[in-house]
Amino acid sequence: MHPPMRTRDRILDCALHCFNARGEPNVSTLEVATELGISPGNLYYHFRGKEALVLALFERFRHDLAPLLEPPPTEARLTIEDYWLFLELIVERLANYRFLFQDLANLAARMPALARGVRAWLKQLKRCLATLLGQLQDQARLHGEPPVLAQLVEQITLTLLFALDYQRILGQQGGIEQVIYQVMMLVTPHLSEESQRDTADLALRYRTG
Amino acid sequence: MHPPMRTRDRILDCALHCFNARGEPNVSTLEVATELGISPGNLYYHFRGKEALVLALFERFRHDLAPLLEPPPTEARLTIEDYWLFLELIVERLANYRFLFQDLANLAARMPALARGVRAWLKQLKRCLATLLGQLQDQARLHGEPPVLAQLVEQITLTLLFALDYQRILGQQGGIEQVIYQVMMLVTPHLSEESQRDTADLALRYRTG
DNA sequence: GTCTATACTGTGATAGAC
DNA sequence: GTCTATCACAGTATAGAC
Repeated sequence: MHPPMRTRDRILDCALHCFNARGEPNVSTLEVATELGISPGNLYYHFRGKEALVLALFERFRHDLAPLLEPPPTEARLTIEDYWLFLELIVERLANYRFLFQDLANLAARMPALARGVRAWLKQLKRCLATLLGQLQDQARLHGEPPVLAQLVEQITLTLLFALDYQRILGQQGGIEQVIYQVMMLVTPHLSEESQRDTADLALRYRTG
Repeated sequence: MHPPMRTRDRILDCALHCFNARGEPNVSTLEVATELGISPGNLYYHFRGKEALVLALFERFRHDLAPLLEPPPTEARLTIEDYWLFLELIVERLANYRFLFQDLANLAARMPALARGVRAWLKQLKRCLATLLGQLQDQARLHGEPPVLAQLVEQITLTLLFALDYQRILGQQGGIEQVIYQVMMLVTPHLSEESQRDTADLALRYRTG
């Protein structure tokens, strides 16, 4: 399908790898080019600047994640485990682009276009989370007043965005399992007793810290 | 006491202001110097490089916050409101140095000394939070298994570190009240019914979002 | 302690040949 | 599409006068 992988994509892959490993501000376009074995000028042919590169990676991130956030809420009754597996899929993709969230505020300050994109995406993510919680609530597996659940959505979002960053600062590198566990502990107090028990069993599997 | 305020301190104040406003990576030492009306060379006499400047600000931050984290746990029975006011004092000081937490991972990656300092400080903060929760638990105003409370400490710490950053990304600038409210909502599910009611009343005062 | 002037470096960006 | 060569610049750092 792609025997001579397009240079453009190779640049994106390499840049993503470098950014995730060492942080976007600590990686220059020149380093990406030499790491790939191409010339800086060549890189600039494909992306006219570092910002364009970051923006393209963000678009690819949104594209990778879109199918998880957009599908119409399923009608079938899912097990609690299904919900947690679904969350794991999301966190996995977030982790693939973790450099984006490592200094999001600074990136957004430099690039208004990115800031707008991130806000739009966050809105989408929160709507998705709210839908999932709403399903559980309809099935009496989750309880809480609307403002409490709205705040829960905010808290989960914050955790998804920054938990990996937090781990790195602590020098733990606990991985995505730790993030899932953290979100579980956020949701648990609001679950029905039966769902709490099911989740507690699963939590043992994820808990690393 | 300090009629001609020491240049060194003026540099620190100005740098802190600039960093908080526009983000540390987006502010050069030259900008700080010109903003102050001093020469770049003069700045380098006091701090030999940007890293030394950041490190000095971090030390000042720890010094400002130390009295809040170190005092021996009080014996007197405090009201729930006292605990929340205490938290507000902490968040206030965090907000004064918010640039530190805006790209902490990148700063720590560049400066191992800072990374060590941050980890030591985080350990101290967590111990303080654990002590406070322990007091409430001893008085039967808070319930939860040890691992659950340990995870709660982690979650509060994460929230304190990143909530302001999160607000900025959303373009809300909700201020520190919003952070207090978020932490309240984290703790509430584990409080006794009476403390829950007291906190709910206070929450109305803090809630902005 | 504070200043001016200057050198050095890494990086972003462009022009033009192949 | 890919390369080499080169420019322009910002930020860091130093030397030396006052």
